[in-house]
Amino acid sequence: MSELADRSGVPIPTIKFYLREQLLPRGQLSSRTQASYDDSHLRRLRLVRSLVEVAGLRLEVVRRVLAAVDDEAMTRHDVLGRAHSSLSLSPTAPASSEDLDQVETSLEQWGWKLHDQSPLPAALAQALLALDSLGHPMSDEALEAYAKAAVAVASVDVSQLPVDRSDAVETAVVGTLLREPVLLILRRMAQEVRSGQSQGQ
Amino acid sequence: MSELADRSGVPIPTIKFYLREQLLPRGQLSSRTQASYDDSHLRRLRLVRSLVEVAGLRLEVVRRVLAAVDDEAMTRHDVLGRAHSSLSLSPTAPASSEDLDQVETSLEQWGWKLHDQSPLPAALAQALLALDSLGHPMSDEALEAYAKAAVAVASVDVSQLPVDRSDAVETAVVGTLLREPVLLILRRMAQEVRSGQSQGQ
DNA sequence: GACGATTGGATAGTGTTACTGTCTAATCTG
DNA sequence: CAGATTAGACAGTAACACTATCCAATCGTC
Repeated sequence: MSELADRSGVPIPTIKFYLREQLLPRGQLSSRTQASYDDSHLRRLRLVRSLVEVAGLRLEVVRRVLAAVDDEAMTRHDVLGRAHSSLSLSPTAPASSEDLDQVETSLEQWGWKLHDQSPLPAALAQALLALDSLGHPMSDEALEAYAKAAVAVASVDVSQLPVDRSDAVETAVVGTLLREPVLLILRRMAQEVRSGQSQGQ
Repeated sequence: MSELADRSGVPIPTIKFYLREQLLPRGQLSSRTQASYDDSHLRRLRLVRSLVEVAGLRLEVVRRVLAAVDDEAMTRHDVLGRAHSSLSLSPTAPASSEDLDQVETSLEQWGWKLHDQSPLPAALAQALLALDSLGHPMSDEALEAYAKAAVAVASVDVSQLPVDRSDAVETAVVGTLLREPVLLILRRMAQEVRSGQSQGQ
């Protein structure tokens, strides 16, 4: 255990806490006061820390995402969908059906077909509603430009998935969540660059 | 005050709390127990709620962002930079200079020139480092694809800024922060769509 | 002009999240 | 066999974002 702590840089009490919270599987008990942890534990521990620190997920969300990753019965595609479902902690405020309709119209227009129970359309409706209510609505053109950019990055993400199921699943989850900050930071950088170009008070 | 609470849907104790925390300017005192709040207060209150609920910012970060918005001495471009600086709460772990160098090489390649004290390169280095250390590094090609997509959305963002300074400042901040969820959700949607297309276990 | 409700302001308390510390008995190490 | 380490249970803490209570000073109304 102290080896696991040393190699991961995570303090022992925290590791114990993660074991309690089922974020980390227990090690193989070799006696009542001795368990052995292998590389898979180290790997999982690092994954948990990254999801928390880099992707900013709550532990409860991390637990659900990992459960999807660990579920051998799921295909790559299923895992992606369920990981996405796991990501909304609050039951996603029931956006008015009006906004939701508008979102669904756009999706149809773009030819995007999502899983029926996907929480994403409602989440999108909610995000757009917040913009509307602050007086900064997103035009259809702006939304479409965003959608095109989203397709571009998603193509890269999906095209690089490994063939093996469990590898693919982890890559998909890690890729989806830990590349989010990358995209956001690049966007902010690009804004600064563009804003500098169109300078003038 | 109760009118403000009614119109915004925010409970009175919370409004008082925001006043204490300097997230909301005090109203015009007409007597010792009466202050009047106008539309700017309502607007600001809604902005705070959106930044907290939609963009997921902490109150301390919201306070700093608003301070940048309110600082009349700053140009549109300055505000964007300072808002970005305000966003990192932790002092951004000092990414190894090696990773940082690599990031800066890419930026140069793309012709991106950022403000000297921008926290963004270090943040990017950190995000990439997390991916590396989990065994899922981002290739230069993938990063460039992300950068292109980022430019595309940033162009839309910047091109729509109003001319008036204070309008532009608010639009920039709101647009930067509250459109982030939109972009991320669209990306997840696009992943599901693409992943479904390349289905096959 | 009496009176219940409301206000601004200050202070204290609550619930949640993510740890961190302490304790115990068993076991391992030298 | 002495001292350190461990698994496991349980209690304590720090930060965050509210929420509740209290007070004296109005305000609105009858």
